[in-house]
Amino acid sequence: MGRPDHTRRTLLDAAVVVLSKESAASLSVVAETAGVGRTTLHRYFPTRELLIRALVEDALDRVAEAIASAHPGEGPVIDALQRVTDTVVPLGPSLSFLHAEPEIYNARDLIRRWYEALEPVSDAIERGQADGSLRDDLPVKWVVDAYAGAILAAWDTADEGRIWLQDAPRLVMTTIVHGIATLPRDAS
Amino acid sequence: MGRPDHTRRTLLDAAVVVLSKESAASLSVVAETAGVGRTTLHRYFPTRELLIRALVEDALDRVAEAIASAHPGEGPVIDALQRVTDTVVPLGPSLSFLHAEPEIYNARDLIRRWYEALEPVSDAIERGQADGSLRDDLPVKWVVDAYAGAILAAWDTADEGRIWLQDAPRLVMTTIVHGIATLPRDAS
DNA sequence: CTAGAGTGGGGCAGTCGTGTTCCGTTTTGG
DNA sequence: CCAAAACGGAACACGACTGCCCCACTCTAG
Repeated sequence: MGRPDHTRRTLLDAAVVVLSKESAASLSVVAETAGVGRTTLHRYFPTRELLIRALVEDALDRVAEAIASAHPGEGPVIDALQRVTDTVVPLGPSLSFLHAEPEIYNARDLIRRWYEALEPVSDAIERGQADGSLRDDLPVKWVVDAYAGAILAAWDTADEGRIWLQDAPRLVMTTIVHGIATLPRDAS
Repeated sequence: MGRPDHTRRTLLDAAVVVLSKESAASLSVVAETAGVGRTTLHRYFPTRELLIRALVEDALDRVAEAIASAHPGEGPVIDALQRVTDTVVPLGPSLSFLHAEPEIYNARDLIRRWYEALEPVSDAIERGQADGSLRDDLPVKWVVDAYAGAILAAWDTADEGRIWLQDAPRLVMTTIVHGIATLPRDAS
């Protein structure tokens, strides 16, 4: 088992599982869940804070990479969003801790990185508003957050068994793009 | 200052403020923020868990009452949702901890009460799908969660200063009802 | 096969939060 | 004005978690 990166990955994965459902869980539990000694955990992540940071950064990297691989800057905006949704949603409910983990809010740089990761999405939405495919009476920042919120909601809802994760991409896109009403109507 | 309910309210309010930005904050901090001795805090909430419970139940009560006061069962569904949004959103970002607080997920009854509070909204959506004002190709459970997620997103976004809370109701309704696209389009 | 990296367990000191008790002080309400 | 309620400060024991250290064990690469 002398595989450094393998052990590191195992630890991060275990940490996600444990901390997402009990953010105050002890490091002993994390190590135990990873099937690793607490000593080893400390070897990779000297302090709890460093573990959390590594965890969040890893998650952010995954999201950023997924978004990038969907090429949100190419083609019709709505198609682009569809691709982003299809690649990001399967990353799974385990990432919902990104939103819940309290330590994050105390680290400005992590919030910044979160929005940096969403930057390509923001650009796409801006492009959509410019070319007329998206309504331009909504602030871009709001649209980005609402979109991210919809994916988050999908993760949580799927996590509680109220929908199937495989249906989530369609539900998210239909809801966020067209809304829940049947016909255009004044909602002022 | 010998006003039991006043002190209790002060403590709950302080707890919301403190715990929403640092869910692991010590009770000393909560008491201090409330301008109250830690002894007094323990007099009202013997254990930390009881404080959290009281906190969540109080928040749930507020939401449930706000929803009820909007009479979601009356009139056109979309108008009803508009009223619910207008009354719930102003409750403020402080309630977003309802979603983040990890202790909640370990208490099944609190999750149940959360969905009980949303029951009237669920009924309204079901009614809307039946009378043709809402599209019926989305599961009611998903629509409820997506709607709640939009409000949550609005709270968070407003909390970070990306939008004004006063604009939130309109943004939420426009987005969730009509979507972000300009024209109906196939998003399969 | 051997050297060395990787691992695991045990233990230990230090810190922090909690829950409780006791008692003096302040405020309220009759 | 006085009794009762409420409050606050201090101190205490207890437990949990953390970070660290040492040493023996085990795989693996060369």
